[in-house]
Amino acid sequence: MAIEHRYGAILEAAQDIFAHRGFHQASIREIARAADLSLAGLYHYVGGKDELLFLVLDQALDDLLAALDEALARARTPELKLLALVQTHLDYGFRRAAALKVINRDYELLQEPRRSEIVAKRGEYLRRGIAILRELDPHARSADELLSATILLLGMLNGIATRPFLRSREDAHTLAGEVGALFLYGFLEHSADRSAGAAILGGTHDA
Amino acid sequence: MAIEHRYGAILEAAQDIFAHRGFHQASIREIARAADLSLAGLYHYVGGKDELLFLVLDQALDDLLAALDEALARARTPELKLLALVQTHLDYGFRRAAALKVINRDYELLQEPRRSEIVAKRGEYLRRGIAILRELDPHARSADELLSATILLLGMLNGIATRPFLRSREDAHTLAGEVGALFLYGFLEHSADRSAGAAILGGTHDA
DNA sequence: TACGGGCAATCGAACGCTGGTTCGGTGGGA
DNA sequence: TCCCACCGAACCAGCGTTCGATTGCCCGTA
Repeated sequence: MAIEHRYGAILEAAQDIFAHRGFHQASIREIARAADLSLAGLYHYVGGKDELLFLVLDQALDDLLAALDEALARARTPELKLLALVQTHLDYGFRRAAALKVINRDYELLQEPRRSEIVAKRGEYLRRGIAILRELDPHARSADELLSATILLLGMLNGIATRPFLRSREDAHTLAGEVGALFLYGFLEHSADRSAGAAILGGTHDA
Repeated sequence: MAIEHRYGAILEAAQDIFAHRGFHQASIREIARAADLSLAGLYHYVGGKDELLFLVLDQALDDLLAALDEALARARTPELKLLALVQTHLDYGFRRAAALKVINRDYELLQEPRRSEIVAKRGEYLRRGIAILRELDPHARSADELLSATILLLGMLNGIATRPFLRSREDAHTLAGEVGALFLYGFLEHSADRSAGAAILGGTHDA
């Protein structure tokens, strides 16, 4: 119990300081101080800085995936699944802004083989998104197109979730509805009549 | 001429190394080596690491803004302006992936007052996006809503531009059409009948 | 119950290294 | 002669990491 409390405090401190300072500017000394431990005391619990980053990322991604799966289990239509993804992501971005920041910015800095492990976990999340869009897609799109659409969606979500834009959970909830609707319309319409896009945006090639 | 050549080489080297390693892991020694200069020689041209990052960011943002303004000047309808933004951004992301990475990830690490100056320049870019969406908006939306829609759009663009997804300029060009259409439909439809979003996504609150 | 050995938790202090930065030069063109 | 571009070498601070202790609690044994 006590040691798990310590462990949790360490991970929490590391997450915050990684998020605020960035991985390389964050110092182990500062993390130890924030976790109420001496420098050497911290090393009793974790093997090093790289492992610390891994632990933070691993737990953060597990939490995100768990939240998504829970929300997905309650959603019965493809549309509701999309909304569940959007809501979960935005809610997570509000509740755990620091974790999301580390997930999106610092995961690249891990050393192998830990890096691959985290990349795989991120891939799992992406795959959830692709599956939702595939279900939703009125005209069967290619895997490549579904992938890029998913990346678009996640880019949108990270864009707002990263900024200090979500002032309350209610904010996140309403915004999720708007984001979901915007993407949904674009995705469905674009699919239903792809040439219409070219029509509106006709004079593409400069005169 | 010779000194400007040196200066350009330094900025180019710094940009690449910042992009690949991240600001804090990039060493001045490595940048000097890449620019064919000794460590002390580099300091003859720039005042320090922070200033180097500032110079890279400042030039990269100037280039991006200039490219956008040029494309905007050729676009006559609001729809074409949107497409111009999308195309410019994606094209820039392909041509200057390193610069875009630094812009999106490392600008926060600048010290004041340089940070504020770069933030202002980024704000200028954002403002261009807001202006385009306002022109495009069939029903007048609030400033807040236009801002968040713009952030959504830019998030999408950075999402794809950051990944190794753009394999050629043609790729970027076609993808721009699809992204533009997707966003445009979502934005217009969502605006035209906002309650329809709630209709499709009706059973939001868990049963 | 008293004792003692061992182990987990924790620490102060140091080590080696790398980073950004500075200093005192040197050579060559005007 | 002077100045500008440029360099080698050093300085110092901060980093991640390790080492050798010290403490206090648990547990088997007498």
